[in-house]
Amino acid sequence: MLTIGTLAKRTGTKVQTIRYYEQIGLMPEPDRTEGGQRRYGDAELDRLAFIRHSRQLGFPLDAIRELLDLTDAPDRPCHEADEIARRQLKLVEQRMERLKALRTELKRMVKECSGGNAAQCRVLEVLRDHSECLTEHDQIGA
Amino acid sequence: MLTIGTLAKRTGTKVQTIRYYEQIGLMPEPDRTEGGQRRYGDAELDRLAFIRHSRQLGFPLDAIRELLDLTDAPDRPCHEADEIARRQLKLVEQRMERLKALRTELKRMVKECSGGNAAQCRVLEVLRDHSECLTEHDQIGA
DNA sequence: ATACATCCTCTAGCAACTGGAGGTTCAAGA
DNA sequence: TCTTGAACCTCCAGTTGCTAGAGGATGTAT
Repeated sequence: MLTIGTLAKRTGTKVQTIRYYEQIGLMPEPDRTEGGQRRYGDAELDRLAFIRHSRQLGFPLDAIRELLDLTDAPDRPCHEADEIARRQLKLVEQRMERLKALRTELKRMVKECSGGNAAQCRVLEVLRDHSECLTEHDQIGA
Repeated sequence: MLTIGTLAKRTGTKVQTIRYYEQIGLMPEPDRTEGGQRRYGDAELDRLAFIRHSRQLGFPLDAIRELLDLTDAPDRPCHEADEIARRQLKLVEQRMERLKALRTELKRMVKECSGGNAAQCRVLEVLRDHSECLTEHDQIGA
């Protein structure tokens, strides 16, 4: 049986995060010692590893919840998982597009800065005036 | 003089967001009508446009605060603004690298899915077992 | 004079954690 | 067996950058 600290180390998670996952129902309530401390088995280790890996791939917790439901029901058709992964892929691709535009703009700003003082700073000027931008970058969220 | 709603429309900001910026000291406290409604002038319009444009380029509010300080003090040397922009550029480039790795992994997952049921789903399998991943993707934050 | 869009303040919520206070439990060494 | 001290417990608040809603006041046009 693993303590929460050991589980944390093994999965590269913070202890508080594990408790948080329990609180929101993503991790089950584990066994406890007489004194009330959590003790975990291998099933929980696997589950947490799955969650963390999915998080590393950028899946939101809601999506991970759905994926976990699927692993718990091996008979259900796979296309749901496929769907979720495709959705995530699309999101990643959108974000990349957006970041590409930002990078272009930022590079240009930095390159044009000739090191005077704030009054004639190109960086500040570009920020002041959107029309100086060559690319579109209209969303704000990440 | 502009109402908050007009200011919002002109800058593509929500009304609440403007009030929020005021609350955190990013926007100044504007004049008020006798009845207590906010009225804005052109300086505030410019300032908000600056903020919004910076947000579109991904600058966090803290960085924007520094940039605004610089525009308010035109004598200060420009390299601070340059620094901030370079920092932001670096961040964007890091994120792009990370997303590239994620995209690779997700593409592979989706491609290998042959459409059976959950038990033999490649998507779920890859998520279960990190060692199936070819690329590094070890940070979690966006 | 009245309608009604817009404004006001205040509070709470989102995602996904993270940190700390203040107190208990567990395991190892003397 | 006792004692130390690391690791555990619960609960609450904070992070970032907004967004939504309740419940009520104001401003403007007819």
